[in-house]
Amino acid sequence: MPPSRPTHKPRKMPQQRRSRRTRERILDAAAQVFADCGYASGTTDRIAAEARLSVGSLYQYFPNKDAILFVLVQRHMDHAAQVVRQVLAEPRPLEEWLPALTRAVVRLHAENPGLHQVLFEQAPRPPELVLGFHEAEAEAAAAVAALLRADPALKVAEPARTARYVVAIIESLTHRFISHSPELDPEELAGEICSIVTGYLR
Amino acid sequence: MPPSRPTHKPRKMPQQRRSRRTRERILDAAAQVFADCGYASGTTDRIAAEARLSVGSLYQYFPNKDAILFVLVQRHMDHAAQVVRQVLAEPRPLEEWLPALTRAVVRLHAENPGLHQVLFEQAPRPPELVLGFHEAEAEAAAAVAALLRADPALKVAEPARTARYVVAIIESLTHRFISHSPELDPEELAGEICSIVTGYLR
DNA sequence: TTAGAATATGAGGAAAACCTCGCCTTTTGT
DNA sequence: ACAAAAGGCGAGGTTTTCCTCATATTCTAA
Repeated sequence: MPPSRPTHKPRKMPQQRRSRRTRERILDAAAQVFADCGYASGTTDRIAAEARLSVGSLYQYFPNKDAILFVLVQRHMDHAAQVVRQVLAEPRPLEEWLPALTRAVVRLHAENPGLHQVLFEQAPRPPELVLGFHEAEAEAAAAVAALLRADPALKVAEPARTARYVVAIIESLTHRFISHSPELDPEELAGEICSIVTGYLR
Repeated sequence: MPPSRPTHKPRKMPQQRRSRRTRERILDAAAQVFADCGYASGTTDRIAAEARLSVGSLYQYFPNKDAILFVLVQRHMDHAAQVVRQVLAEPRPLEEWLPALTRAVVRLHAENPGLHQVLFEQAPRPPELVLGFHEAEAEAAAAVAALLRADPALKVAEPARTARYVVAIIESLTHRFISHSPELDPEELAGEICSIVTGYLR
């Protein structure tokens, strides 16, 4: 009587090698399609076509369209967090870590501007992701604050607060120029951001 | 024989006072609905309901959904351009025009953060609007460049380039904090942006 | 080799959004 | 007061997108 809820397959993790690749193909295709068409027009049919798959297969691995995007965002954030963590790991003077950090962030975004715009502007932002984003940012800010405190050449009154702004400057200027002025040379952008932050810290 | 193309009414400008108000009601309702639901979920039906109108009436004044948003964006840009123009009109020392400019921009955005996010992130951006946006920005940058040149206390090597970054800093930091950290006090934000720019210009 | 599990297929159902069109109501000008 | 123009209405046609499910193919392991 209660046929319970088949609703939809629980979308197991793939078990054979074939399907692990299929999952990757879907994610790659989605990244491509979202970058080209934006989120709203990046339909699941289009993604499946780009991945040379049928829609049905796509839904074996993702319960819905948002889930695909969710994984893409998570991936990017994990990657970025890892890169930033590495750059800020050990104590170094400002002249070293600031350019390194800025260049890393700019490069991270310059790789695929179209996708980034979709990922962080057009996409629906479930609270879970917003949380993750804030955490990642807080972690970066904490690392920067530590570097500010460790550098005897700097006399920053409120390292925690200042660090938050440093992170915000790098992140938001990068985002803005990559999105709105893709013709700009990434290296020049990174250089200019460095002077801005340096000026701010003196 | 040729019923030609009624396609749809040419959407004349309203002629009676009643309909001028109707048009306004639609725009106000759209602003509200877009701010609440985002662009994709801000359906024309919802907008009409919010405006206490039927969808049919809505389509008397706007040929489609995008057109409504287009007008909202134009309005905001016109308003912003006017405010900025006024702030930067006559030559003043940095300590005067920079806080004035920053506060004006921050306030402009703090008024209705939700709507702004939709207007400038989620919405489709027809090239026409992007053009307008770049022009407005170029105008602001030119005005700032003039002020940088006029101030004898400043020795900016490349006023034109620097001015573009000044505008970018103000715009993008404002955007970022208003969108991602609505709890932040707008005045504090304005103050911090001023120190950043000031540091950059020394 | 072969049974059964895993994976892939794609036509089409369901839901949602856009927009139209014929008709009714209000306003205007004479 | 009345005809004509302007404005308003809203059920429903059309299109688009998401997602399912019955069936087919491929793989694994005994």
